[in-house]
Amino acid sequence: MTKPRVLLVEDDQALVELLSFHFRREEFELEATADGEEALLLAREAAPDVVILDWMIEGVSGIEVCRRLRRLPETANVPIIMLTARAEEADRIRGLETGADDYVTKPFSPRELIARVGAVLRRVRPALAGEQLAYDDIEMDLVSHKVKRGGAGVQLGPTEFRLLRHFLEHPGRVFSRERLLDAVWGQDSEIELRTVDVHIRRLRKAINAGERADVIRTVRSAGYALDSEGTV
Amino acid sequence: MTKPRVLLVEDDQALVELLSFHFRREEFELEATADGEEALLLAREAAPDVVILDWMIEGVSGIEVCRRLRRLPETANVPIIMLTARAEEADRIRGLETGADDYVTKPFSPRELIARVGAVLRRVRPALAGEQLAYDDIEMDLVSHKVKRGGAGVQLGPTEFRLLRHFLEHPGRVFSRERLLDAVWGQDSEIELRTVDVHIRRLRKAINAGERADVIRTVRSAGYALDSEGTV
DNA sequence: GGGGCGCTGTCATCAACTTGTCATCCAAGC
DNA sequence: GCTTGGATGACAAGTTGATGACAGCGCCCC
Repeated sequence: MTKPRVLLVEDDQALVELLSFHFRREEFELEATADGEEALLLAREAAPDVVILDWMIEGVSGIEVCRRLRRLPETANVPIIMLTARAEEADRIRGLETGADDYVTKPFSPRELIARVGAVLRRVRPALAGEQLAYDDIEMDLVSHKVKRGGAGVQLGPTEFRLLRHFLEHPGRVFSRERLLDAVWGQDSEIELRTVDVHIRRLRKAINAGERADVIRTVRSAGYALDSEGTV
Repeated sequence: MTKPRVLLVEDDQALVELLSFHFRREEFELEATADGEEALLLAREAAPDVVILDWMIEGVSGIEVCRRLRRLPETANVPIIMLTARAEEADRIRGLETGADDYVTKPFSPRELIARVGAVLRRVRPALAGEQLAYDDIEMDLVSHKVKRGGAGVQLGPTEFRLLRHFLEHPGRVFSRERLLDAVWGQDSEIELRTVDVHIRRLRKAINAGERADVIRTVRSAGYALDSEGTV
């Protein structure tokens, strides 16, 4: 399991160091910057799993960074946690409406912030925080590497496992073969697109074994998706 | 766009009524129960989009309900917002670690809670965040590549999908066949103008299936438009 | 070192579905 | 009624996905 990557945008150097220590201890990779513009750059390049954003930073305001992160396609889906000293409700709401996923009010303890990050990751990339993925009657345990369908064990090869895992992390979503190759095989794999078909077939065969409804939907000329309604 | 469904587990009747009023006004469907066991049942059957759970309820404790919701495959992915009177950090962390997605500390305003629910839904059902197009009773989800009319799924071929998408992106507007060819087939397609007619027909057939009103208006000697009054 | 054995990637083939075009029929406007 | 433009049904070609088979690897157990 890859370490979750966190981008911290904060100009209080003491706080950065404190958090840096705690996050590293909890097996996160943490990158930090005090500058809004740099934050935007880093967010695009480093593709963090979550951004922690101080509301009040030098240069561009936190809320502006938030808005711009949401506007860029590459970063539009990164969860954002706002750090704010203001406890007023209006601000909290404004933060959430701007597209922040959560906020934490200063003062806070590192432990609380880490729990928050964990909660956010559990939603967005469940594999990073939890050990358990589920969709419909499919369960995947990342620790024991076991998969069950309707309570019964399912035998999967490594590739099928990763493929299913990726689907479980983004249920319902359609992925093109290219995207699946990137996500499951790695960004620079030199593999035939059509090979994806074959693995989809193997995954289907394994997981739908015994008259079960197909959970993988083929979207013609678009790709595949995990979907309990299957091939309708 | 279907209304988001909220399950409220709360034993303070006055609060239930207050929230009920506000959520309904904001176009949510809200179901409420004061009982933990019943909550688990409802969560499995009604498949709500989000559960709001009071930490302190009669019978099973809120935290126990939370844990059990997470354990059941059918409900493992439902976001949970905890309501708690305790502001102490330890409790907040325990709530988040148990699997709650967020918590709100009493007292809170309905508006804040609704903003929270909105933030959570935006993460979990990206469909609600704007990856979705709608017009009249037609919904199109770009992420899952699904189209619904009046809640029921509609099966479309790739071209019909793109065609409908284009209409949904510019509802009411009339497009000549030339413009539709440019927009849907690509700028340099060498396709007969009349072919557009055929695809319009196919789209109509699929989306108006079963005695539904025609949503595509033919404008003689001009083109076609998406229009709920259809062919008037 | 030498079999099995399971996992992978690729292909050729088959099947299903899409799609562009036509000829024909129909409706609206004049 | 005639003309023009749109709707329809049929169809053949073209795409795209599903499948089964197969050879290459790497690994484990002899």
